[in-house]
Amino acid sequence: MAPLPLQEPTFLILTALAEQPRYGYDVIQQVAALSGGRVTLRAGTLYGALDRLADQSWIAVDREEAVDGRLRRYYRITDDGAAVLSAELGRLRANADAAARGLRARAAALLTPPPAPA
Amino acid sequence: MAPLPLQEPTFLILTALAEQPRYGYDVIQQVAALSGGRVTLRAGTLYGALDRLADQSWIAVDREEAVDGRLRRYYRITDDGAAVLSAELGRLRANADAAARGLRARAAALLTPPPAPA
DNA sequence: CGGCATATACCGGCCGCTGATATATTGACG
DNA sequence: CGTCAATATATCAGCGGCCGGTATATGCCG
Repeated sequence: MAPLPLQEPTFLILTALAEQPRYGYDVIQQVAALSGGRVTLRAGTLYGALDRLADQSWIAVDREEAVDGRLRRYYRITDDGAAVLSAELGRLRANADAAARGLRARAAALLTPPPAPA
Repeated sequence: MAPLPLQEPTFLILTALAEQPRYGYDVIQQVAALSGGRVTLRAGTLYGALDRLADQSWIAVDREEAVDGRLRRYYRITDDGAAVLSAELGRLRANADAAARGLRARAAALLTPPPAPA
């Protein structure tokens, strides 16, 4: 049941739901907030992802509320979902560290070595 | 020129090339090393990505060597590529931090609050 | 001399994301 | 009181990157 690694939209949806149960439209706004406005979830992405994540039992419907005649379907993250998110978190940090090392090596190589730089 | 965010294979290819110029087959092995053996690049993924990255001028052909009758085509990362990788590094760290906050909030919520947990 | 590692290359298919469109209700503004 | 934006969920065609498989060629080892 493992299409890891997660892509960014899915990752941020899980992150938004980790903090607390939320309904779809709220997830969109929370993801925008989490990402400093960089990521604006499309409706198609969101509801497709919610269905998929629910099928995988990484999230589950928490409850449904009707507010002012509008339905709000709340989802919560499951233990499985939290475990996946935690694993993904480790993967992101490992990749970030690897890239940082690579870029540092490049910076060093540009300063010191060969014929031209001076 | 911006299909950001990068997916993991592309990200790790750029990372491998940031450290030093490498040829395709060497990239596969370096990516395996960088990821602790977790990521095994497929030939189709690698050469497709190299072509795509070269088209975007994020990498460039460095030189070609024939060793024992086998061609080795070396690629190096460009300044543009390094800038993209650096930006991606920041994105990964930001997302990792966001997920860590979310998971921490969940852990706290599971310990303290409502009816059942005790 | 058969098999494995090296080295590059191509292609069908899958799957998640994009962008668009649809529907329904409520609140704000003129 | 009419109109538009925001709220809230839903569906779908298309795209693009990755996977898995296959192909080709050479060198090394047993």
